[in-house]
Amino acid sequence: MDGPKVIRALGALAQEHRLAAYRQLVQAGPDGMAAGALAEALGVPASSMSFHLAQLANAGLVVQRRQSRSIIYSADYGAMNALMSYMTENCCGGAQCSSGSACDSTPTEAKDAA
Amino acid sequence: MDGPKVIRALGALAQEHRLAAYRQLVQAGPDGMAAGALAEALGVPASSMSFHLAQLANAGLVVQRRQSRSIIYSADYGAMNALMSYMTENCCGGAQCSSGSACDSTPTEAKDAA
DNA sequence: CCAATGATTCTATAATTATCGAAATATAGG
DNA sequence: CCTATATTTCGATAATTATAGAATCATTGG
Repeated sequence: MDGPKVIRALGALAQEHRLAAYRQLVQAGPDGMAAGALAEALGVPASSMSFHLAQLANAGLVVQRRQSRSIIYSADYGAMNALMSYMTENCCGGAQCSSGSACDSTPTEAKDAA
Repeated sequence: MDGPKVIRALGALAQEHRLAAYRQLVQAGPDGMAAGALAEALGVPASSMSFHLAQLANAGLVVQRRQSRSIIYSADYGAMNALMSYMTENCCGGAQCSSGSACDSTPTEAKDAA
């Protein structure tokens, strides 16, 4: 995952409704959720939800598929893992690392930058 | 780390100059770097750099200390780990997880939310 | 083909964020 | 005390992002 893409991903998540939407999608799992269901769950107008979902999709964090009239969104775990890898590799910069939680230093490059 | 704080941290990192500054600080380690040195390293005017550093500080990602005339910034690894923990815990939502890289599921709460 | 449903795109507007020169503030040294 | 250095704050402006109603597009069922 390269710089610009990381910035887009971080920016996509750095917004109340989008972070909430993403969390909702993670919770929903592979089945995903329809745009309308998300809008209702978050209490956001459909057009606004669409705007936010487009940003998440543009950042590659979610994928969409049409199912009849609905468009189903689901979280792309690969993209999130790539983002986490980038952060992990760049939050300790070769130096020591606080060991406990995140920052477990995956070698150098994520194998899959979606 | 709570929602609003996560959003501020993500937003702080979701910008070219700030991500670059943070990376630079991580690389610099505990010694940190002076504001002016960062500005020069990134090729950004001092006042702009100050603006960005203020955002990183507001998000708790960096700390500052005065050393004579200079103000030295350094990365706060605790905050980054808290952010990573939040993401880790919320990118797999109790469901299964792709195992390999990030997402190694630290129990439930980070002990230190700076 | 027509009406109904689900979603996006358009459009306008508001709000936030970024940029950067100039002025102000703090520290050090002579 | 005065000057130089390091940084921040101010102020004005540009650019980006968010909001939401209205219009449009796609799909389904009768």
